[in-house]
Amino acid sequence: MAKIQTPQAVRGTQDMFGETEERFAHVVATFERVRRLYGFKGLQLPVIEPTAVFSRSLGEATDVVSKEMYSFEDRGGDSITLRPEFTAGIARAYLTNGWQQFAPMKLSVHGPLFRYERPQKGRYRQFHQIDAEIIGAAEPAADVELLVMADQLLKELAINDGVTLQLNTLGDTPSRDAWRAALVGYFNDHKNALSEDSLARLEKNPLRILDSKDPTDRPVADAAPVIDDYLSGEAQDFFGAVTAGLDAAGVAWTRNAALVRGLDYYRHTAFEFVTDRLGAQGTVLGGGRYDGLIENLGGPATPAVGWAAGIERLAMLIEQLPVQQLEAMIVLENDEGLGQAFALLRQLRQAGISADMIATGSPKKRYDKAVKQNPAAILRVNEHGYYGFSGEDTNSPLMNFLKSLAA
RNA sequence: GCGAUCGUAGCUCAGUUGGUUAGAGCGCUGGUUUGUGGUACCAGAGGUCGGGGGUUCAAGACCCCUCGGUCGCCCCA
Repeated sequence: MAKIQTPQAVRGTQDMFGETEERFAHVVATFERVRRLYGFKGLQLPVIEPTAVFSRSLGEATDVVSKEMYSFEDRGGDSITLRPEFTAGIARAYLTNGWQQFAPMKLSVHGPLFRYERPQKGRYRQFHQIDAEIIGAAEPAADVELLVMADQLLKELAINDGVTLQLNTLGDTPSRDAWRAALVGYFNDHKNALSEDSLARLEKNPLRILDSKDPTDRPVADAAPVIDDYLSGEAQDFFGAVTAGLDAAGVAWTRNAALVRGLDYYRHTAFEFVTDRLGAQGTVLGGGRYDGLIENLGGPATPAVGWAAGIERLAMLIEQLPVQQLEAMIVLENDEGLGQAFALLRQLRQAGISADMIATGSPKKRYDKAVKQNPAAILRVNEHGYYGFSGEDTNSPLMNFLKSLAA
């Protein structure tokens, strides 16, 4: 007889329960509330997309596309991919549904994403993000609004302490291309001073050398050509308008000329809210402008900006969770009263009062169990029905309910 | 993909240079005490020591493989 091996969770996935789940839910609830304050519409999108949605938009050479996607052939022979990020799918939905008619659109989504990576602190194979995008708005005001919203969200989650907004511009396409060419030339001239990782980056994603953590790269990277010298007048004005908007809105930021984005579609504004409280994962929330993306997917030239934040990472940073206390716990002292306890329980819940009941186990230990759940009040029920409570006599809905019972 | 480290009851862990029927606390179940919002005491259930292979008279301890967790690198939110 073969022994049954109990199944394990898939590597890098989590079963969230208890405080972990409460933290997660709190992040999502706060995001949903804040995004409504800013007039962002909700979106529900498929978790699976045609593989081309991501390979065309993120860049074939990026790690995400080349080695981290969960891609498979479905029974019809189509190549399907579990979404590794939101932006490309949102752009696809925008095009397939003809949402140009609604532009500019302020959209928000949250949900699971999948990346085949080595799990570590704040990084999972199935992870979750909240995401906000403005599609069809070319003005710097859109960038500013997104950043102001992100700033408020972090403040409402009370995790803004120790989190700073780093801002950069990658310029428009001509600026970016010129800068990139200059960087490649410069790094090629200094190949012998670069780390092995950075030599590989030079081939695949030279901009990434700029934010290399390897100390051997720092002198070369710090002396590299800066984007400012390659910015067109337009790009400069754009960035100036964004920073002026942030200052006017009272959002603190710092310039980080070495800040780049990992995905190919970014232009102009790039930003990250970073912290040192997450181990190796510094970025709490990141995004930027991606004016070229929708065109890459075969649509009309459409400007867009957006950001995303890892829910797990935000959840880890929350220090104080709002307490969720059960309002009423019924202790059934005598099983003869079970029917009356059920009736009371139902009345409480219909009155909008959270309630539960302890009616099993040794009768003498039921109070112990009730106390351990830490309810606001314990209601005593015996064979004669409800006859009293213990807890603070406040002006709560529960107390008013109990008084109406007595009356 | 690379590196480090860990994997013993539901949970947190102890298990001495490999040596008799693998332990504790908490939790759980029951009992006694107490008496009605967190008491104390007693008892019980619960483990093929992540999985597989090997060395040995003897492996939870040593070796190999494998699967996971954690933390870095890389990448990214």
